[in-house]
Amino acid sequence: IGAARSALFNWLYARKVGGKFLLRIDHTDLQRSTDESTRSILEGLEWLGLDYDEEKVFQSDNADKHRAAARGLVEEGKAYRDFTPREERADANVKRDIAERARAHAAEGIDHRSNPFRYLPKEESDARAAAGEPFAIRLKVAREGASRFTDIVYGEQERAYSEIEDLVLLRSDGHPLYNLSVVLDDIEMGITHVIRGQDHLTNTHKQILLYQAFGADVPQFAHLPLILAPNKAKLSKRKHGEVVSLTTYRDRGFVPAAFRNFLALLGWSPPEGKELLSREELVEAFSLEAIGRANAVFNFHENDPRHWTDDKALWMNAEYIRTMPLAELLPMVKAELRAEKLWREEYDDDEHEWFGKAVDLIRQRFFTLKDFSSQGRAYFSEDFDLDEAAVRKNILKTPRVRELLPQLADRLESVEPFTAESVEAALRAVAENTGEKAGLFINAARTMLTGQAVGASMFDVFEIMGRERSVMRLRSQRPWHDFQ
RNA sequence: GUCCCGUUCGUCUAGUGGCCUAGGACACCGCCCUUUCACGGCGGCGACACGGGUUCGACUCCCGUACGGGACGCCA
Repeated sequence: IGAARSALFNWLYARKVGGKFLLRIDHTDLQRSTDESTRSILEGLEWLGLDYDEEKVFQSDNADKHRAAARGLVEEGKAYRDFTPREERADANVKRDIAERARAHAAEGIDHRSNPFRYLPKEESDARAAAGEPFAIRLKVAREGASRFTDIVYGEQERAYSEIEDLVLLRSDGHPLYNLSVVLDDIEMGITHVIRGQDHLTNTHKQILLYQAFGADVPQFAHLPLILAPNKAKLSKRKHGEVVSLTTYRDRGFVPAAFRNFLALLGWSPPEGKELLSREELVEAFSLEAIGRANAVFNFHENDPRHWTDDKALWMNAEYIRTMPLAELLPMVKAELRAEKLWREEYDDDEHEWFGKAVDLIRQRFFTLKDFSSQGRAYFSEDFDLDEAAVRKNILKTPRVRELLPQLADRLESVEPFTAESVEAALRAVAENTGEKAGLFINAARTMLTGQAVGASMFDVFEIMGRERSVMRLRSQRPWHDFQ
């Protein structure tokens, strides 16, 4: 979702200023590049409604050009060959290893810039390369001075060259590395604005060095505050799992507009203070200047079903589900019912009007699209569960209910027309005749018809369920068979 | 270890020296509505990390401290 938020801000900015939003898949490392990850990026963008301009670019397609550019830098004397044998690093604890190495070097007084190959005479370097000795290519970073740029979000940035190690451009196996490839591709694509996570802030200086080495204009940078996990650590798929993956939200019943709206509010706030914003309103209100600088915590509790993801995201999704135009919601409910094998073609045809009314009734208290197939199951199928607690409380607790419900069913057989109003009148009449409270009938009926203790107004439920299903379910013996 | 960034209610945030007895949203609690649960309405709880300056006046400016985060790779 961090990448999704970055994409969203890029898209918003491009649309706001009438620019172009370009998509490039930055996989230079073939081993880690899989169709799976690329597909999830593409699906995620489409789901969020972020359309990109021009054809998407795969960074790995440009590897040859990147290699040539790095070699050109060696020829120009701006980079050099490093014949130090490659040191393999385990990906898992690499961050810790780097810190340890830095600590050790500091303790021993080793300058991280003291690479002997930086000073190797050109002839000797050429000879060793010609002899087939493997080498990496490193950029020659100036010894004196500092790199500077103005970040649109974080302001003036300065970093002494002495802090920057001669970065590797090309691996000894000839593979071009990220910093080199990004800069070259950005130059080629004519990128004017780079909007990305703050984790790239300090490395930006390295990239600027490369723009300068290639004699290219440096783009504008806008770094975004990071989205943190509840424990304040950087979000990671490995550590935090599915809950931080965009596709999870699609698969767990989020409405794209709702999640997009929620994401937009992470690190940015609209000038008017209005938080519920459509795609168009978001574009209209967006500006890079209104982006904050403090990291945001994305609050989730995976083990708590009611708060499995950020409360505000959940609330916003519920808000969209109950207020969005019904015509836009219907296809989403259809997809959900279809996936759960609850969809019937009649809903698109003879029963289309009924389907719309049913969805409109139950959406009022749903949080995700999943609720339509779970809590709402009884509206679309006879194969629904009776909640045990509901049955015990609303039906079994009062033995007389077993005789009362058939009486209500008998009465409903002849109610004409079968509407919420007339059913209410009939139910209250039955309650009066039997000397019981209407609430007893209402709550028992809700459990019989929907399987649950909570839900929509019972009279509306009767009308939506219709006479036949209502009567049949009121006469069901399931509570006594299943729970006694 | 070095460098960089940040710090306003539990969370997302407004606030660019007086409009702030710090506003909104979510969450939570209460009341109303409702013989269910939500929605809605009303109300409540709840924050300027700390210490120094600067100023007639600091949430806002400066310095320091603390805490948190990020980066430092022949990863992206």
